[in-house]
Amino acid sequence: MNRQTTNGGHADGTVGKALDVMDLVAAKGRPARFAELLAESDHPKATLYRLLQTLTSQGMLTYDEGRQTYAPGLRLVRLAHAAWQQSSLAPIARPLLDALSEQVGETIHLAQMDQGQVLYVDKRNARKPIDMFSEAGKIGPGYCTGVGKAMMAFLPEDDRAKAINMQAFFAHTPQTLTTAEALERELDAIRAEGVSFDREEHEQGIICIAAPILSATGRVMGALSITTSTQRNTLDGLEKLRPALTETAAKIAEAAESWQFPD
Amino acid sequence: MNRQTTNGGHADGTVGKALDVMDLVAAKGRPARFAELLAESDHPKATLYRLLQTLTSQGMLTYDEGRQTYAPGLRLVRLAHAAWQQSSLAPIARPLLDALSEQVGETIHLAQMDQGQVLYVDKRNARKPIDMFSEAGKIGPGYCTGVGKAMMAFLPEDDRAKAINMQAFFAHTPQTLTTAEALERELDAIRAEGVSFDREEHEQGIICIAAPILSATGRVMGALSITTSTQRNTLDGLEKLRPALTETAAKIAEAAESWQFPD
DNA sequence: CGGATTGTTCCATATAATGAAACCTTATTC
DNA sequence: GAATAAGGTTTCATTATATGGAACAATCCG
Repeated sequence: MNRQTTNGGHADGTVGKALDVMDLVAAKGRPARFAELLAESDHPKATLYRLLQTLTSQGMLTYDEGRQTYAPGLRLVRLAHAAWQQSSLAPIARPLLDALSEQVGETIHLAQMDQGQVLYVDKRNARKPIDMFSEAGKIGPGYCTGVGKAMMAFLPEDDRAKAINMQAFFAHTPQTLTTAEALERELDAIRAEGVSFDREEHEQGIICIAAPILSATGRVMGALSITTSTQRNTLDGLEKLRPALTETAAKIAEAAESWQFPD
Repeated sequence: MNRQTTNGGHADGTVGKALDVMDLVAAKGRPARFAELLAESDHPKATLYRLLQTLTSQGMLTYDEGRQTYAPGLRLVRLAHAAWQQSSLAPIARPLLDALSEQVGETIHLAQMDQGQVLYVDKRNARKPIDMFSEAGKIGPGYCTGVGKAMMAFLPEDDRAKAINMQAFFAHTPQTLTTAEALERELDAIRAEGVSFDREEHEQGIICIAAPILSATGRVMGALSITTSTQRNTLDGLEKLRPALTETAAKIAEAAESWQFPD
């Protein structure tokens, strides 16, 4: 049996455990001490200790002798550069995002799906352009973001069911869809409509329109969104940007397929 | 025995081997087939196969069923975001880079040292961008870049010796320093001078001025450079930007120390 | 100075990785 | 279209590696 979904809870082998530890350290968001990590992992002391040593010796973590803390290492940044270039739409979409940004003057997100979550791989700010890893690499929920819903809507039935199952359905705002049923209905509508809207479902005052990026055969490659605030614009206003959005999404799909991204 | 330098040739444990495979895939720069990877790794078929399976199942690699190729996975991008935020100077230096960029209008690089190589962690483009390699996450040689020399010059003696040992001394241009002796002399001069210059040593027509970013106790945290082309400017012209450069470098050091980065 | 708390090392045992070879499966050739 | 080759996957006895309970240091704390 071939396991192709990324692993959610339990790890296979030593490598899996080591990567879990990586996640643990990364999730802390700040340098973490041994004891802290020990408390959150279910590994015995000695095991975690040696895992940390190995990762540190490999440059995946950095150990701060002074404060006795572990943090993600720079080797990751190197590796991620390759990942970003090769398995994300970002480098291909770059000039197209620039053009769209120029045209609409609002914040733009390019996202892909990773384990039921939204992974942002590129972004343009309303005002000035930003740089790679500052925003790229961030993750977000699938069920209450424009890009998340746009991608889920066009997933094959079983993948969609799996993705829906992974959602937390936490009510970020009063508008958040908080049940699988509500989400499913919404996804049906999105599939009929071709684009999705975020109606302040994730953050109060933030709205967006998003479109999936689909391969010629209909496979979901990613999603593209234009985001704004209720102070600057309205849902109707966003609707007007729809042609620019879907056109760019189509262009990205085309560009991606001509270079790689098969089926 | 504790191996603390990141791995150059041989790995410790299974995790090390797995990470070697990651490097291998990342280094290819494009989706790679099993056989290709097999040829370059010294693992037996079955071993490499299972290593790849594990990494894929962990989301560190993505496997393209259609083309039967492996590429770095998106989980890396997620992890790298954490690494970039926590163990790089970039997020701290961000506003300062913006200001410097505004002021000098040339390309700016922020780099750190990783295994004797230069790792670029942030960048600002010149107002009129010139075509040249570099993005965050990219790596470069230490011995023939402004930032590389600036950092090496201020390393403690033994670390410096180690770093010099790791250099390839490939002659990218006629100006490249191609011996350890020449480099050492250059580093002495840089230490006396406080800043380094790249005199078209890495790429014909590209010059830069760079300054180290030093902690209060003199530890090398990174380096900052202003890059231009011989068409746009001269070494003398760059010399004039020196105050702005060193001042920004100092500010970054200060900002970094007040938040973390110990000794 | 006792008594915690936190971090590191040992070592017999359990577990997981190994790799040679067999076995599929898909291209290629005649 | 059968034969052959190349690429990819699985098996299984063997071996190397990771494991974790417990002992040991080191550091902190009142």
